Amino acid sequence: MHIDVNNAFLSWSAVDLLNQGFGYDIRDSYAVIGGDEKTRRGVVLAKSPLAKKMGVQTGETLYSARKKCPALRTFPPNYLWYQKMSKNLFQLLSKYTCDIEVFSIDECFLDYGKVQSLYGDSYLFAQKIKDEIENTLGFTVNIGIANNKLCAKMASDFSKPNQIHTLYETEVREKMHPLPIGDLFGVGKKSSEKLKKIGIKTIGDLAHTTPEHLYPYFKNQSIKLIEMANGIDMSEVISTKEENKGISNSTTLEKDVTSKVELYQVLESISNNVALELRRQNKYTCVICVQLKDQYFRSYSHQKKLKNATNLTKEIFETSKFLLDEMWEGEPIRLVGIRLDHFTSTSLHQVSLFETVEKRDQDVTLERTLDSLKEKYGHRVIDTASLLDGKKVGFKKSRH
DNA sequence: TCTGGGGTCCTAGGACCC
DNA sequence: TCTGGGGTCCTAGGACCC
Repeated sequence: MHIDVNNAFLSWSAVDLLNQGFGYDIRDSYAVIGGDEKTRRGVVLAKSPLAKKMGVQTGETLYSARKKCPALRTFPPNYLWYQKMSKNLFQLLSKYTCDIEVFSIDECFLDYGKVQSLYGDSYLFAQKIKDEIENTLGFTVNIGIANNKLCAKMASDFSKPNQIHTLYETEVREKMHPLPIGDLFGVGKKSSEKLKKIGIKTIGDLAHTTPEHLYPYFKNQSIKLIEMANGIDMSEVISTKEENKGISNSTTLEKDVTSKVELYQVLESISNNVALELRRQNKYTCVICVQLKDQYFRSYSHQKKLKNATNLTKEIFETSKFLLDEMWEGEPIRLVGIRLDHFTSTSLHQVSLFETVEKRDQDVTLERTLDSLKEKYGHRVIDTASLLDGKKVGFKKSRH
């Protein structure tokens, strides 16, 4: 089964607002959850069914959404609340089985095969948990039932909200093959354009084509694509949540920046964020990647593999300054980000010729002390003096 | 007041090695 | 009697997802 919250951010904000005595349910109005336009984050994060009916799409600018739907009201996101609702949902489901794979903040897969003998017919079970979620948590979900994850995921998307759909092997031809090619999970804008060009317009068209036909355009992905179109997927429901492969933090600046001093300040603040999260996970990183977006939305990045894994803000900051210097040519910058990759659980530090063991130990102790101060008194309690001028960036999430 | 942020996976080219 | 082949690692970028 694939369980998917309907219009998650909007539904969850609706629950939050109703709890606070807000006058009406925003799910039944022309409403979206949207970022702050003043800080250039003005995009649609979630939309109500009525807003959708007016053509409003997730990811588009609020400016454009209002043009389509003048009655639109926008509400700010409340990520802490969303995390709480997400946790509540997964806890409710965990009562029935531990075979749950959390796929995103508002989606999961549940391996019903292993507990079917306990709870009986899958459709009736889906109805039961769907109602329980609505009655106890106050929002609706869609549930897809199938013999594999791909088909369950496709099924939960069929018609919304508050629906249960099945997509067994015998139903793939009838329920999935007529859909436009872009509806297939994993086929985005670029791939569906390429496929349409070679005459493949529906999922059924893809299901009945040959690997040879696709190969010039999709190379080694060809067979996988055809399998997916035929509803074939052998992947397992993995409940033992794997560790993160990477940590990233990026921020869109309030104004395009051309000053190196300012970019350094932003980098330092972001280094703080990612390093703090890295240490929280007891990890060390081997790869640091700095990502920029210029005024024309051109994105580019440079990365560096470290000789020694690290979790020190100072070292991450130093490397990210090096990477910025390497790629930045003075163009106005809209977004700055850092991504950490390739983690290890030990640092195995090889002290360089110009650094003493004592000096590095001091750095480690210093950062550990800063962490515990922040843990105890909050993130704003202490920072490097160079950040006092600059505005605090990023860091919205708190996983504590 | 125009265009978010956090992820995963894949590819292709160059360096380097045997 | 011009210039292999296979492999790994590193880097940059792209596609796609929520």
